[in-house]
Amino acid sequence: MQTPLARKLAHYVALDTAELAALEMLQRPDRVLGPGTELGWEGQIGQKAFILASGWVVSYKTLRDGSRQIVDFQVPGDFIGVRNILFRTAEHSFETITDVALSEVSGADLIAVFSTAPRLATAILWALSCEEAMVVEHLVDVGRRSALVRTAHFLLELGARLRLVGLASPDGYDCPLTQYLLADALGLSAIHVNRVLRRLREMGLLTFRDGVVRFDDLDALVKLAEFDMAYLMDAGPLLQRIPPTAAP
Amino acid sequence: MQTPLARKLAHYVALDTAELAALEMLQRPDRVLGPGTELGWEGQIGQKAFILASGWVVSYKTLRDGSRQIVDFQVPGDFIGVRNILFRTAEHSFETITDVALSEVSGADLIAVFSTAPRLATAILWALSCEEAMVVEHLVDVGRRSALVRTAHFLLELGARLRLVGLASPDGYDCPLTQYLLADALGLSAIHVNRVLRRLREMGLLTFRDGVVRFDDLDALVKLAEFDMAYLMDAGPLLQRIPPTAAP
DNA sequence: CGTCGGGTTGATAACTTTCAAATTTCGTGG
DNA sequence: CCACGAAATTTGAAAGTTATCAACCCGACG
Repeated sequence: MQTPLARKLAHYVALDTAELAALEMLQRPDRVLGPGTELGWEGQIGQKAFILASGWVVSYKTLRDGSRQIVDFQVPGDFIGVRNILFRTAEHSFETITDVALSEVSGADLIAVFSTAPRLATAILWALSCEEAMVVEHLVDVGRRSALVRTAHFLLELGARLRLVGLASPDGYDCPLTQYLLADALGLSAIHVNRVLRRLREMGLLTFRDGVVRFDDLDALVKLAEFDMAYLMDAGPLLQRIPPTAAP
Repeated sequence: MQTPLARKLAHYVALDTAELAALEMLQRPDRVLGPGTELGWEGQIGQKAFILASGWVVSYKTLRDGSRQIVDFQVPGDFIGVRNILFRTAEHSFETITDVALSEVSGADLIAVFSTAPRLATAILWALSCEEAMVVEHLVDVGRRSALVRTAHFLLELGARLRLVGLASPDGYDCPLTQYLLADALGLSAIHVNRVLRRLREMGLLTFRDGVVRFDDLDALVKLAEFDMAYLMDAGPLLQRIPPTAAP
């Protein structure tokens, strides 16, 4: 039985037994949390990093007026707060959405992986890099796409991420997000999200109900959203370009 | 005479002579380009990275319908495309806005710095990390702030970045951006940007004219934009937390 | 001159939010 | 099993924000 992270990395590089073992070591879930738990907050120093084994987490920034912008959702196989253990940047806050299981990862753990399994380390960096590329795509979503296209694009992207870890099919996926969460991610009001979802449903494109996203017409949806998952699915050629010596 | 990058890094850590020399080596401007030059484009592999010595560069993504979202502006002292030499992520495009001078940096150069001047390397990583944190702040801007606050916040942020490299004062700075560029960065129409700028001017907060941003009432502006430059100015305590051995 | 890129303004249309309220869902305790 | 309350969803109407369209102005430049 593969873990989500192993499954994701397998898309980028074929790991050998030793690497798989090292990976296994990193992600023994050692913590289980209920929904609505804070994992850290802006400005905190020396936080821990985590690998999410199951469940969903949201990372966001809160504004003074109480509104918030969701930067990203983390799904199984994603890292949480890796940046925080390396640098003190004003990071966002993290909060669990569902029940989650995660494993804590220290800086020492990461460094150990870098020295013992450089190929694995590179694959991890690549996955991290993808997660950051998604923030850019998210910015494009919010800045330049209509509410309808934006919502479609976002839900497609989530689907693509979940497929990487085996939690979605071309037909759809389980999605524990409320319309409020979706609204804060998309920069819309929850009420408008509701209308947009209704429109997508009436257009026969997708149905989001009872915690399930179902793609009713995937092709039309991809076309509407001009969705291109290349930046997620590309086989990372990095391993040919960064020899192991680059990460001693 | 300090280079912009040296000036910026000096905010984070006091570099010794050897480190300064290594830094100097990295940024011999070896290329001068006129405005409107493309530096790379989405999906390209194995691109070069650059350090910007003078002038402004824009990084953006283009949508099918021709509209675009500007992800960030690069100002002197910033890196361009570092991610690209390490990973093949679907990156954005880069284009010069003004005349620019830049130095090409290869992966080998970077790796060399990491082995010979780890403290410098860490400072560089920290600066890079800040640049990425700014994308997140940008997302918050576009997603959850009104056009007025968003514009004010963005121009303040640019000012803060420029002050780090000695190109701005508390009074204002030279800014070669057109209202169209600003619009594509802020997710607004150029026409609306014009109106917003007029309003900011009429409110006595800031004047953006003839390529100059002047802060007419910095305190009020900071308050309006709920601007917090902590994530830019914080003395990075990272050097105490990441011993040189972490970057061999 | 005449054109072109940038800036400015007004009028109108479109999109999105806000406010208010009804409806449904769901966990919990009676 | 049902009742209850909190949370989530849904809908309508009105208000507000921003985009679009259509001009016009201005300075740089050939």
